Amino acid sequence: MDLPPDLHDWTLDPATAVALQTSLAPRVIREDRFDRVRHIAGVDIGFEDKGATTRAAVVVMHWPSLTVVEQVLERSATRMPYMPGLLSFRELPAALAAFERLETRPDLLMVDGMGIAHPRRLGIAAHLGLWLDMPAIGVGKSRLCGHHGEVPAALGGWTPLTHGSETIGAVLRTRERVKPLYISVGHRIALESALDWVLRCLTRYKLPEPTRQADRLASRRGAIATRSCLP
DNA sequence: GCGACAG
DNA sequence: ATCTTGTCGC
Repeated sequence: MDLPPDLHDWTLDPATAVALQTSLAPRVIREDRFDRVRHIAGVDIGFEDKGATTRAAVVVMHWPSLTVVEQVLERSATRMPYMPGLLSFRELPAALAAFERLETRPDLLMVDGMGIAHPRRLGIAAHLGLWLDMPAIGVGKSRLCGHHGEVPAALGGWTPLTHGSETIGAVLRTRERVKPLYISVGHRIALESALDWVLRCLTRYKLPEPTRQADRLASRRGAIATRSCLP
């Protein structure tokens, strides 16, 4: 992507960040453009020390066995405060550093947070997918914007998430009697396909395996920067 | 002006 | 997100 290569030093002011999102959003591809999936990566970012340290976890899983192939945990100093709508600027630096250490090239990304279900259509999943130029799906646990009706109680049931007259995502029931997930296009994939992949990666938990594993790694207390490959 | 507000 | 113990329930 043709943007400043010094993203790691970005400490943008809100107005600049918003302008950047507005210019990048149109580049997000919302349709399928990949045919073969061998590896799916889950991405999750957490914090420690009251947010002073950011920890990005990337777990690559083999498809369809859903076994862990590689995982990276990146810890770095946090550079931006949390501001609704500007989350990617706070979490991307650590995530990109994690990807630089990743040996496997995933075919699909499942990122915690929103894809285009964002005020300016550029949530962290879309931003990351765009930057890495990889198919990505936004898997959020709560709503950032938009509205929706009741979500079907049956596993797999879903209802559209709309913002004005536009469908920006779907609220999916990934487990009965449990709060639904907010799924949205991240990059290079259609909403319907995104929903299919999330459902295909479901086991017995609310979160699809890639995201669940990344979540587990990112929040594992006491963990230090690590990189490991499993056979 | 009054809420809402990913992680 | 994170700070935190036990506890109710399948």
